Amino acid sequence: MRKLDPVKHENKRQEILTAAMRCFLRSGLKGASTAQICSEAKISPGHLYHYFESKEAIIGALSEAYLQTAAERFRAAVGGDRSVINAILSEMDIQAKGSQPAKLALLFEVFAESARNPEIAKILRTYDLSRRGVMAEVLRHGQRRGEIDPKLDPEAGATAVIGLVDAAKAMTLRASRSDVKKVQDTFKSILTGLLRSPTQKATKSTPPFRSRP
Amino acid sequence: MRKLDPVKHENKRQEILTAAMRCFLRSGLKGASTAQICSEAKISPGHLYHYFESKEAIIGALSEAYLQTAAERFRAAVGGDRSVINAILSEMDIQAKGSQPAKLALLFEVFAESARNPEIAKILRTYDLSRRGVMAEVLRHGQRRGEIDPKLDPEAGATAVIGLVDAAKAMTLRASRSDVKKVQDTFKSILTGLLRSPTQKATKSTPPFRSRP
Amino acid sequence: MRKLDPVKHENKRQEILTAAMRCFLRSGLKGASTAQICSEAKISPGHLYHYFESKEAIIGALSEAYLQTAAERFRAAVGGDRSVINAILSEMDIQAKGSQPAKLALLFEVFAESARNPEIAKILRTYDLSRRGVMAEVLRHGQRRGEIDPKLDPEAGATAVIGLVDAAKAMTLRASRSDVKKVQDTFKSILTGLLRSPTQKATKSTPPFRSRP
Amino acid sequence: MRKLDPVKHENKRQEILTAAMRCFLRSGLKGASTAQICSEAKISPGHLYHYFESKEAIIGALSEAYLQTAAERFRAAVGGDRSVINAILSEMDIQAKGSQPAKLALLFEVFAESARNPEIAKILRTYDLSRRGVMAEVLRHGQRRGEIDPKLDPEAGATAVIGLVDAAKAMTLRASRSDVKKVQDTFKSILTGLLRSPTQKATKSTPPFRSRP
DNA sequence: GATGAATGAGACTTCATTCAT
DNA sequence: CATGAATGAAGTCTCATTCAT
Repeated sequence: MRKLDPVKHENKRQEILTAAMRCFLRSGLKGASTAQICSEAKISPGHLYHYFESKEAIIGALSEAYLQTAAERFRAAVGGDRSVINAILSEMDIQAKGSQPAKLALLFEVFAESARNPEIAKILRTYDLSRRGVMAEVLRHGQRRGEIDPKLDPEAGATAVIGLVDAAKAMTLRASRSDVKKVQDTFKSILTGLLRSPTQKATKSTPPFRSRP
Repeated sequence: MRKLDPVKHENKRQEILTAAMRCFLRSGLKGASTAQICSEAKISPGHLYHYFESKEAIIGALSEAYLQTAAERFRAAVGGDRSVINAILSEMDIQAKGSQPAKLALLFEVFAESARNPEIAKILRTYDLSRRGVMAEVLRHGQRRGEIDPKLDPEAGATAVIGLVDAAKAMTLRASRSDVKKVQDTFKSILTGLLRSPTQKATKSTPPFRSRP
Repeated sequence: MRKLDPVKHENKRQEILTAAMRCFLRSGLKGASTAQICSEAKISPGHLYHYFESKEAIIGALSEAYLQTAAERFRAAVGGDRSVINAILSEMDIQAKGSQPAKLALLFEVFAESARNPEIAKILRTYDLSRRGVMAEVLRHGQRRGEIDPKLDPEAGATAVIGLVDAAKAMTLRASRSDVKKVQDTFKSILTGLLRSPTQKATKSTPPFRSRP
Repeated sequence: MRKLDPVKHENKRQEILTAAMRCFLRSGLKGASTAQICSEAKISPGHLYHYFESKEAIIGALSEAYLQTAAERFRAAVGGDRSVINAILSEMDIQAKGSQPAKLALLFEVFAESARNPEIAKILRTYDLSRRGVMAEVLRHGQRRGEIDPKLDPEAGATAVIGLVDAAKAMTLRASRSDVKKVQDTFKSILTGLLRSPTQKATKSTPPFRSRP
């Protein structure tokens, strides 16, 4: 007789979150209204507040879910038996290619929000730390397997790699469609150059964007 | 008969813009209200519309002014007789250090806005093209002076450099204060490695974030 | 689960409409503010928009309701067993006598609005067509009963009759109170003369506004 | 040295009035702003108040001018040597054909305004009285010349004629373009029948909108 | 659980008018 | 005479949230 079906409750919560995501993608963080979200989720405006304390709470939950998913995906990607560098490069590909402008815009808005909303700031910080931790771990793993330059400091390297991945992603918003590919190749080359162990560096592939001799 | 004011008008316009900037920094793009802006600029609510057609127009003007200033500063920085690479590195420094979180957050919001507001999108695109053009020109100049690897394709190189500068800047928002310096050094090293001409590469400085031997 | 309210909702809607009508009569179409309407209807300023999309929508609904009522009343009036001509004449009476200046002024404003607002224009056009259709039908009915001149073209006759009714109504706004009765008699005579079948025309009543012999 | 050039002042006043008329026709009475009018008249917003006390005063002046012009035109039209009935019919033609929807809408708005603005009400009343006076005079003139039924009461007849003329004019706003001609013929026939002297009535033209035998 | 009516502050913007220059 | 900066009230509408049912 107590709370009816915690499973159903959680399911509805998820439905609302995905509905909210659609709204946010369409209209932006402030642009999407709770009314919009409710109608997208097919619930009444009052009922929203059974599941979330406020609009902010929805944004928080959504951010957290998104970032967790991203982290898990990355962990899975580098978990396989594949070369570590290739895993990182393919991660960059996925990030850059899967980035519809609307999604990126939303991400930017969340970043901006984090500068004014401590709740969001905390979520982002947590995610960033975990992301860097995972990346450092991955780099260490690669060093043990001889794929990554053993002289590289894993912590600082992780920061650099993540920065590059993010830069590649951000580029897609502003660069013309025709430039995107070139830009991505550029960053992949930089990454490879940064990470590759010296023995591999001997057999250098043609470096990026050199003029043809 | 006298048209007294083209200069006074422009001054007031600028005052309003800086007042608006303060508001936007404090409360965000959508968070700042026209009422706030007017009271900050010490004008009546209606009077704002003598100077700007809409709140959007203010954002547009502000974006344009900011981007123009940035472009001019950069052009000045590389215009001197200094080594081109140093100029670029110092540009990165300025971008990263001058970036208060509030300012960065605002920039993010503007990027996000550009995904939904064609007016803003156009301004950003124009700026981005000019920025890349200037950077490519700078790289060519460096190649003529033997400072930059002559095999580097200036256009693609410019894109890469700008991406790195932006990444360094963006990093400052999320990395803990203590990490920021390390991150910047990382990116500076990458940049240097990317651009330096082979003769200079012979006398290699300590590579970035290598574990100490 | 319960959908309690389709009827309550409609009631509130009607309350708001009558409140709005009072405001419009008092202050005119543009003169009445949504705030005024809300306070007259004893609802909060925002709540209005649960029931109507916009102020325009209120005007539209009000116009439509008014015109529908008028049409139904007229249909009822001529539906009885009374002489058709008498029914039309009494319709003219009702129109002219029931016309408070404020109501007429409002009607004029709606007409004016229709020249600039396609939504209103459509409503008026629909009403006008239906009105003319009904009147033509009535005339045909009268012709079958031998009350109306069989040579009269029902469509064109309807147009003329409606024009006369409207003219009688409009007159009340400008003519001095003492003139109104005279004007109405005038138009009634014209109408009678226009419609009466030849057999009835033989027994002519005193013609309108002839100087006494 | 006193007031500079009263003639120039009057000229500018007229220019402003015609500019205001353009604005009112375009946007309506409340829809047109003083700013719009000033820019159309090419004067500064403040300067408007050298010529008119308020926006209302402009509307008043415009109404008065318009009505005066109309009255004069009509007096001129019936002043010639032409048959009185023809003069009235042609007046009806002119009124109906020259009525662009925008002009009619404006007229309606002025009527509506008169119900709430005593200033305007007074102007309209004055005009209406003069109009009726002129028309009655015309009818008497026609009676002296044997063109108009001598039994017709000139005052009441004038009211009826004006009502018909106005009705014909108003019709043009709502009737479909194809109907307008028919409607006008209808009213002209009614008018003719109403006014024509018995001797002329003997030679009856085919009455209006009779079905063909 | 679920509805949707209700709130009221506040958003952006317009406008007739005044006033210093 | 003429300008246009300035006012401030008011306009329509939106929105996150609450509450009775």
